[in-house]
Amino acid sequence: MPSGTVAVLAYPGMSVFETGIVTEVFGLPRPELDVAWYRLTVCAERPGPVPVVGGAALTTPYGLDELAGADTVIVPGVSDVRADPSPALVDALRRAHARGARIVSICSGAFALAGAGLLDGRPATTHWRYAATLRRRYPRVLLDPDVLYIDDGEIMTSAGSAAGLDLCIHLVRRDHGPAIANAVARRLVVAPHRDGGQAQFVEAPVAEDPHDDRIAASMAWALAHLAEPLTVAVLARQARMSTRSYLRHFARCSGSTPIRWLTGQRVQASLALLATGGAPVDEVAARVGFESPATFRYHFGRAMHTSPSAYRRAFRATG
DNA sequence: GGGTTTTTCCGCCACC
DNA sequence: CTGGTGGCGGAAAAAC
Repeated sequence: MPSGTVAVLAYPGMSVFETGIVTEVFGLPRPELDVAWYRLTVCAERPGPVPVVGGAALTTPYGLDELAGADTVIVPGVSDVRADPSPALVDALRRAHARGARIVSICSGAFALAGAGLLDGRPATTHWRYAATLRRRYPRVLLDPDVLYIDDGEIMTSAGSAAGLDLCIHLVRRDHGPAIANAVARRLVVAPHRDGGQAQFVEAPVAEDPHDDRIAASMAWALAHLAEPLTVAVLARQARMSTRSYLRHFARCSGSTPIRWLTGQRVQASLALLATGGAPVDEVAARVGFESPATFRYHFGRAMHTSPSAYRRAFRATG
């Protein structure tokens, strides 16, 4: 089975979390698995001590030549998404790609790949916070900010830091099959595969405008009465306004509309019930205020890019 | 899944 | 004149 060498890049000023994901999946010995495991090296543009978040330093003897020579090259989040990758890094990434290596990015690492021109005309993703910036700086990238990761063959990109873990396990699955990937996932105590996109992790716009406490109060009241049938007219009465004024105030202080916001809150509330409770999906729908299960499934699907039952399965899965 | 009915939401405007 | 209010009509969206 192919394993080969994995090289992960270390930047000055980075957080060790993403590098930690990579070392956890590819760097730890797996004597319990009967396969030849990967050989991991941490590389830096300048070998030696690399300062990291927290005042510590990570010291490596490996430089970009090692990176360019690996079978799989992993680029974690860059520290500044407005800066261009250095010419030396661009060169190393292009050399690795030209040699046929797999190039993988986590979070804002996609900016380094894009800066090297490796993502031109390709589907790719990054952390949702950086989607607009990436689109602006590299318009030729076919960006999809709604997925956890994208496998485009020899180039793969992943969303926010933890989605890098999903992608690393996906790499193991490609190299060694689902049984081995599930074993690694079980060791790490994570789901072997998560359905759905990163939309599920984008904070809901709960904006409370202190200048309009009537709206804020009505929102709080709505959350406390989520299971009941709520209409704009009812909400407006809570806020002691006409529906017309309520819509206007609501839009100004939340940037959304009452029903859009309410539906989002109901979906949010359903997540906990699906993940930890045992109630059937139809009952969850009713408990969070959807008058029909079909409506619940429709809105859940739009918000989460997966179905309620698949979401629940992903939480229960053990591999 | 498509069609019908109901509700939401927003521009317009007269009115404090 | 500025700034908020709220009824009306109809396109758009949601519910059924």
